Amino acid sequence: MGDTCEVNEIHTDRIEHALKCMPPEDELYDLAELFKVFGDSTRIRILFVLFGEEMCVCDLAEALSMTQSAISHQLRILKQNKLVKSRREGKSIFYSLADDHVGTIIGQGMEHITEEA
Amino acid sequence: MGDTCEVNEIHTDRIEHALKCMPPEDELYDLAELFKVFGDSTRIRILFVLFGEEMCVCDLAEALSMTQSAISHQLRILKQNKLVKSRREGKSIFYSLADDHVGTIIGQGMEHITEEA
DNA sequence: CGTTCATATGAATAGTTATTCATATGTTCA
DNA sequence: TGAACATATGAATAACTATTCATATGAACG
Repeated sequence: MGDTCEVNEIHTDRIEHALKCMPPEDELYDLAELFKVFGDSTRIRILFVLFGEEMCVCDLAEALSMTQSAISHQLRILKQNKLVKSRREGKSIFYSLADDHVGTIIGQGMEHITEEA
Repeated sequence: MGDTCEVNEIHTDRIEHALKCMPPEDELYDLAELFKVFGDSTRIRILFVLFGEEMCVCDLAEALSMTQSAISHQLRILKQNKLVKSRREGKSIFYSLADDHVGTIIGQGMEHITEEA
């Protein structure tokens, strides 16, 4: 069919097996969406700061030398994906990491990039 | 100083502490780049297929119902980031996962998205 | 209450990226 | 060597996204 290679039985079996073990389409999509959130250096930096302690928006902005608006937009994305949670205290809103997966995922990523031989 | 909040000593300490514990700028950038690679459903699907067994480009294309060219472009990105490796056998080139981090990272991601209460 | 301050948000823009199409590379086999 | 095949790649386009600017929301406190 067109320009796909005309191969033998073995390959067909492989394809079928692979597809059988594959999660449903919407899970794969959600998974990619999740990693997309980690795939931005501003958000990574926010997560690293929050890794140490909770912090309010304007402090995050100052720590990362960025606009309050930019930080706020990114925090919204992080929150939608349940990577951070927020808590109000007076006029400020403090953000912190939502659970342990954040640390684990970032940790594995760090391992990967630092062990390049 | 513009519209940053004029806060007290405590916050300044937090900012300094956070910045002290932060990896250098280029590592953060590389880390975001790595996650960006996972942040595309086509590449995620490729990785899932390869999780089971090595496979050549045209089989991947057929398995995922995509163009050989599209798959090839994505494989290049995966290879540049050392997530897959390739092996030539005759006219075909077989791709497989490069190391265990791929599985661990994807596994943690799956845990995160499936445990949403 | 109304002002002030911290945060959120909508629209616009600039930069990035996945896919397609056409074509190049490089291997095999007659 | 040359034809056939698998894969790679360059340019172009369309879709997406991070930041900025302006402004809205909403709590605190006089």
